[in-house]
Amino acid sequence: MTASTQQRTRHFCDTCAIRNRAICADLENQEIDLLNTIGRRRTLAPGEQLLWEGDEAVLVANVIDGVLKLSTQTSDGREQILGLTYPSDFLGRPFGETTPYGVEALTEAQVCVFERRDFDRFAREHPRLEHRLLERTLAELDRTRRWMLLLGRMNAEQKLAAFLLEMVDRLGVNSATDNGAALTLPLSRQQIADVLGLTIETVSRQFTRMKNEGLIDLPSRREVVILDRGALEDRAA
Amino acid sequence: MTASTQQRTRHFCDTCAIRNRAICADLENQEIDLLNTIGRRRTLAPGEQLLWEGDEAVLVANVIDGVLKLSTQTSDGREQILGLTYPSDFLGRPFGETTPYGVEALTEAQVCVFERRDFDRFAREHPRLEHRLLERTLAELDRTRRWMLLLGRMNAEQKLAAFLLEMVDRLGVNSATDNGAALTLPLSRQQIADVLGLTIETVSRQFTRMKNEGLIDLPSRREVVILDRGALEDRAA
DNA sequence: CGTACCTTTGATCTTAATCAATGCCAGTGG
DNA sequence: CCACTGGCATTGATTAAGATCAAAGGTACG
Repeated sequence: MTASTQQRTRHFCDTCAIRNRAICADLENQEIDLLNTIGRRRTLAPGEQLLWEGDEAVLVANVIDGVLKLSTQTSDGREQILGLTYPSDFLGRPFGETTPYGVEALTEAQVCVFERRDFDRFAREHPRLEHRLLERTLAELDRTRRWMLLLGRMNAEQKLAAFLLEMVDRLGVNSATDNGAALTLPLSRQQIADVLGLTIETVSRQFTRMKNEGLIDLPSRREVVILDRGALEDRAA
Repeated sequence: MTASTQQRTRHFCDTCAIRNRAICADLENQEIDLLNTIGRRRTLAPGEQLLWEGDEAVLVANVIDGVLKLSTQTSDGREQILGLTYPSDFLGRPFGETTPYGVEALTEAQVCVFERRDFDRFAREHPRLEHRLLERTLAELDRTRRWMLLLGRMNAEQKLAAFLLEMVDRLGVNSATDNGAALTLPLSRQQIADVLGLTIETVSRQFTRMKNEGLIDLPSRREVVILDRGALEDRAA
């Protein structure tokens, strides 16, 4: 909304926090200018939905700031979160007819959105961009497959430990990879359960157990302090 | 091995069964000739391994014939199958340092292999190929995410029903999408368990139950006849 | 034939789901 | 300022699904 006035500003991307990490990183200034003309910024409030599962795939986007979830539902309405996206990640289904999952902002988020058709055309004309997108998609596929191991073969404790470690890494918490790192979870207990394929009660019990065992501290519902990363890594097996 | 003599045959790809479906489909004859010089065919026996998890990523391949499994292991040695590949699928990790999963032939299989570095270079110089690879990778990511829902939220019956339906579709069984379709499973009970995140006993019990309920018939260990596809679809929910 | 492996079947146990309260805040309005 | 409300989260009791342990059947192959 605030972005609409800037839509054609020449140096729109110059101030972009993810300019050098997103799929647009390798583009020449001239190409960036062109990309500017088809993209626009959009701010999302927590809980706001960007894409709906099964809809025609009209939009794709780069995540500039915030965390969003990709999710799908079972026929009886339970949810499975398929992935989380963080700044510099790419979102949506280029070269596809329908959106394969819903996308919802978990925190306040800023995205750089494109009409899918515009983006598809631009990508086909700019192999450097398409290459970056390919690299990203391959990496995402690897990550997703590793997550399958978690869902298929790990117990509740291993799942939660792995989740917390992934959170620490992805949210880039300070505390120099060491103990004492404090993170603010962008997810509710229910959403964590939906990521891990568990119920909310099981997640809650595991949190309490880890706290009692001194692995973590829970100053508030949304905050976690990592007290013993090594032990957590052992639990994640 | 038998292929080595043909390595530089000009029309190597012309007789390729997947020439029009694999990532090489859009290439010009001239480009195909070039691709020929860096690729070679290889035949794999059932159980033979092509890539090892964690190894340096040296090879990528197109599947020409047969079924292969991609798998990873937990620290305590249990296996999780991450996916199955069928003719025209692409295999391996281009643009990556290490192979993220093991690859093993389930049936006798024929693949068209490339040194990863050769392939990477060729791909970067041929955007059409890279585009096909991107489309394939995006589709594979969608499929993998759908599988996550299965692993995270479905019970044993739903998992096996979905597995059988996927098998019918992917193996392209005759019987015109209808009942009576007979398929030969390329997987043992244990391997099916490893795909679905179950134990062999649970898989066996579900097979027996479906047979008793008249959904399927089991003429032999590796054969399944779909007697009531509709009911199976209901179970897969 | 006999052996070895895979599969099936049965009995029991464990884990996480389900069912059911209760507790804890944050925000609202009296 | 405090009591009320409603939405999460925690905790407890019970149940159910699938894992595990154990044994016996089949089938394939030498």
